[in-house]
Amino acid sequence: MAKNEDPERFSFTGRPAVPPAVAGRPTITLPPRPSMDTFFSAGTGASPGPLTLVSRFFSDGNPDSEYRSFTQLLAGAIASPLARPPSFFADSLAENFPKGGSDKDSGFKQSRPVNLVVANPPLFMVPPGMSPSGLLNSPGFFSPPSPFGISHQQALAQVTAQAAFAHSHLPLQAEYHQPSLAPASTETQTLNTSYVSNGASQQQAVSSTSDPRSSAVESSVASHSERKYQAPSLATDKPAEDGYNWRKYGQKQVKGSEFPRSYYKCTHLNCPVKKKVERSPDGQITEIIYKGQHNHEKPQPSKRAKDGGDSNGSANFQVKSENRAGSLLRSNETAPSQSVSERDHESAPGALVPVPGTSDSEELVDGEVREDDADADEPNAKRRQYSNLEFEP
DNA sequence: AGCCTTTGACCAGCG
DNA sequence: TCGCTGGTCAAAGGC
Ligand SMILES: [Zn+2]
Repeated sequence: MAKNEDPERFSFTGRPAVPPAVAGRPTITLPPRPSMDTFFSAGTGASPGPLTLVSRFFSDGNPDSEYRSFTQLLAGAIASPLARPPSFFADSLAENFPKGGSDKDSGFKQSRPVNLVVANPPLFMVPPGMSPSGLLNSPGFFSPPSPFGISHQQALAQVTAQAAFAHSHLPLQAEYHQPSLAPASTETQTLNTSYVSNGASQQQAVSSTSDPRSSAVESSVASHSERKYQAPSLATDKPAEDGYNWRKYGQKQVKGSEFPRSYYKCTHLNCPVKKKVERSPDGQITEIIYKGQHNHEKPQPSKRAKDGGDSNGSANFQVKSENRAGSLLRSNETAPSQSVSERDHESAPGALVPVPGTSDSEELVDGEVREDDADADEPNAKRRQYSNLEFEP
């Protein structure tokens, strides 16, 4: 409700005057690879964002060298929340939950650079012995007992879901950014961790410096599964389907990445979930960011068989979730993960928190997953559904 | 008939 | 204070 009241908007609302002729382009036409320029130039002051880079690499089609490098890098940098005192987090979370300062934007921005910058002072270190799979599998990671676990859970779930729905075999990297803020319901937990590893590497966690509210944790798991990428089965604008219904409400090109970013909203009545999807010109999804959790279950897999054909789709994209406070949880997973067996693969990125494990997810590819949690749980929502879906304070 | 996509503009946050 | 960027709105059009 914050922005509904714009008198101006109303008046000019009608963008009737805009002739399509001028706008000739149906979609944003981005050069196939201007990225270099952008990438380099952006260096000043603002950082383009590591993620972007990654995406770019993917899209370039040369995942091999660059991608790998990047991945490794990512893998190298991870954050583990566990190290931090749980109480601290919880407190911060609870208290800050309602806060309104910089949340989304900052969170996003910050997270990006952080990831990239491996050099950042790692707040947490993860023991070398841990492996990504183990982490994921670890009860702490997903388990209910830990408050934070939920977030992780979500993240994982998301990743899984993504992978599943995407059915892609491409190399994915999953990133989870988990900030300290958690939804009211979940809170209190300890963080558990994050880590990453590419097989053998471990990771360290990076937390935001001293901001209690912005402590972000990120875990990334790199994987090495690079199979073949196939042409994008989804030629349309629609992002991969995760089983939920989405409505696109905007598209923009962000500075860091060259691909246009599309904004989608869950069409469910009160569902606050949104997602941002970046797709390369080819139609491949390079990045997906989920925000919030679904208040409902998946509509209904009427056509569950969809996987039959598109299972080959490529999924080399990154899925991420963002937390309301701007915290991000990122994790990179790879693999086949059978490990995630406990969570239902159905839960997509913003799925309901309490999800009983159903079975394992199909196969995870590595992808970056980010979760943006925005409002999380509001008991009653006043959100309408169409125009005012906003759930901002 | 309804829903979704497209698309330019507005808006808020941040530097 | 201004400018930049990302995010969102809502009319129009398409399916
Ligand atoms: Zn939903």
